[in-house]
Amino acid sequence: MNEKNVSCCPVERLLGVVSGQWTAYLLWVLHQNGPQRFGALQKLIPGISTKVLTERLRMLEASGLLLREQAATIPPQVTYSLTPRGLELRALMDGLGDVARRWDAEGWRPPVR
Amino acid sequence: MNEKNVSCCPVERLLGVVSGQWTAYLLWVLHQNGPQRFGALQKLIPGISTKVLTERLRMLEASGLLLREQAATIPPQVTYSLTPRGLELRALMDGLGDVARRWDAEGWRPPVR
DNA sequence: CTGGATCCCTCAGGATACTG
DNA sequence: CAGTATCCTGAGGGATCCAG
Repeated sequence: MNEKNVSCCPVERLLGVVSGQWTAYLLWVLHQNGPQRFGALQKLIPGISTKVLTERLRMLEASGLLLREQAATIPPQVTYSLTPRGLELRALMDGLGDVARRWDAEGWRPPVR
Repeated sequence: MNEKNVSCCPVERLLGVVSGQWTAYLLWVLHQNGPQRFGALQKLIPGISTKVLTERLRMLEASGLLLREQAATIPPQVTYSLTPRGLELRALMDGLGDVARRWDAEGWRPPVR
């Protein structure tokens, strides 16, 4: 979040990992659709660049939320899945989806900046 | 989140509002401490600049999550509180805090980028 | 297919000074 | 007290090309 994720506050630390662009959405997609391959994620997240997708996956892997499994085949088969720790976000993700859909149904729209 | 918050996906739309730097933390602070004045928020969120705090408050107000009340006194008294819609995030905020504290107690630390 | 490597560029966000 | 008004920087992110 702020400086180098060396915040003293647990909430800030967690948010620091999850609040990058696409990050929360990426996690949400994985919660909704289960383990996915790189290409599949690109299709599930229209508009994300390979660079950013790679960065996010690496960072979430380093955070212990994501598992990267590479099959030694040609062409390579790489699958990303949530670790047990990643799965602990399940309730949060569900809650997020619930609120989002409810507000959407109520006609709520964010400001147009 | 991505372009101009004109995403088709409800989840993306909600995240677009909440995912700016400090934003989620600001909401969390308001949930934890109740209505606060500008100066109090600055103290509760060490490191945030007046500019960014102002921006976030304005954007959340425009989103209907926050209420801004100004007393016509001198010096001015401005209080920010969560609207009913903002309060609907309560469960999410609590869940966030729970996970953050638990992981923290487990010794979890984000990667040092 | 799954990325790594580059280049480029915008703009979010920080710092500072000033005002009603 | 509660903000505006500027200026400026850097890093986040897009596009493209290349490689194992």
